[in-house]
Amino acid sequence: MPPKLKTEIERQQLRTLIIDAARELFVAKGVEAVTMREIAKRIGYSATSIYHHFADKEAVLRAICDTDFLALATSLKSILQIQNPIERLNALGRGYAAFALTHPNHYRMMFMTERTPCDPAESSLQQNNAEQDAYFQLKSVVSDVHAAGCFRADLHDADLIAQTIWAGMHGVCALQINMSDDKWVNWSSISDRLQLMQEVMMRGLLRENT
Amino acid sequence: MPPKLKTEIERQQLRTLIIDAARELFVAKGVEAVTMREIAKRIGYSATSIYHHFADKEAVLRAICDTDFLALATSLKSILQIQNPIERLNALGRGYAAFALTHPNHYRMMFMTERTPCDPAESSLQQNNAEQDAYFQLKSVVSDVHAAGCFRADLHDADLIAQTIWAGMHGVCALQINMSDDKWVNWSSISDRLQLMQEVMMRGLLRENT
DNA sequence: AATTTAACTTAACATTGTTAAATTAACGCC
DNA sequence: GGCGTTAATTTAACAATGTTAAGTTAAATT
Repeated sequence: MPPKLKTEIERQQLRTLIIDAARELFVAKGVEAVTMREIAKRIGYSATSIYHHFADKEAVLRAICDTDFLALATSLKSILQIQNPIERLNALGRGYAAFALTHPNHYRMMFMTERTPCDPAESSLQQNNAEQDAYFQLKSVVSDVHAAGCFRADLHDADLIAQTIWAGMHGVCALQINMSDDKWVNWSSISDRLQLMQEVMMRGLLRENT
Repeated sequence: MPPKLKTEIERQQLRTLIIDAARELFVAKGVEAVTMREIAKRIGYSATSIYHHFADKEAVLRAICDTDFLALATSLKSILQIQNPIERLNALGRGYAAFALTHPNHYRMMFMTERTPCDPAESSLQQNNAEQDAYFQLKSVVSDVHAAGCFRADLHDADLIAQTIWAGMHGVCALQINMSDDKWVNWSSISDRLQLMQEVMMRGLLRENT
């Protein structure tokens, strides 16, 4: 029996220990391999002890998602340095797709799997923090492009624009992750599909002369 | 014990009986409710008997997908009557989204869930049949628009164009189905998002003066 | 030192997909 | 019509899994 942890700090350390173990399992062998018993084995506790730190398995998976959301925002952070807002927007799209396609399992868990919705109040991440909130990163760049007067005249809602761009990139990535093995469709190369989606988005959203 | 079925016709009937029972369960209570035992109970057989007609549970789910793919194509069939190719393309997009959002569980299973890819050779559906193959429906309309000379000059690959349009609509629908409960994002209305995606797509793909 | 509190474990339950062995019905053959 | 073969079906069981209940043990408090 491992020593009992009482202070809040120690409890928090055990929480992250559990998350890390679960995440390792997930990265190595996929979601179906992350079982309560296997997590417990890795940290040297019994399976039921996890229930003292997380409500259920779903809560553990949600915690993994949180760290992945942070990883996504972190991977995009440097792009925000780009000066030209339109270039910045394009680079953000490419960076997003790169994350999705290099971590397909994570992306699937984050955006393609039924999951109890993450309430900002309970998340470990700070909403509207440019270092942690990838949606805020996108919306900021969209706002900058809007402020530079580059969007079509009838487009004003930054959320709507951001969500449409997100949907476009998500659509390409999600079909790639879930359907690219499907022989029914004669798939074009993923790079062509990403490229065309970005062109179409920009051409569809920006004014004529930009 | 039910009577034993020997002829090929009877075996096929039992197959569809199993699929129908599984589908009913799925429609009524979601995927997690469709268990081998529950399916069997509904058709009055034992659970293990299903394994004589399907390799495993995954095969049953794939069969449900097949009937759903057919349902999708059938629901879009009448749209193909529209004369103007661009109108036809837009209507197809709206029809696709309507299917996705009125049958979110089905859509999730068809396009958002890890599933052994459906091989055209083993499917009950006919590929390139305008009554059964929704991707062919889309690609046909795209080809018609191309033949009418409406696309941008540099766009020639009907598969690439079709997959991009699909990805755009899929992105909006998939985020709606999976993420619309998420409080992190200040979601615009789904109708606005669909509308803007279609406008962006058309504006991004079509020549200037169309 | 005694008591309380909570962390942790063991045992067990219920559900599920799946397989092995046993059973039973249908068919062909004499 | 009886009999053996074949295959459809069932019963029994296994193994894995999430989860709960009850018991145990260590730490904190008084």
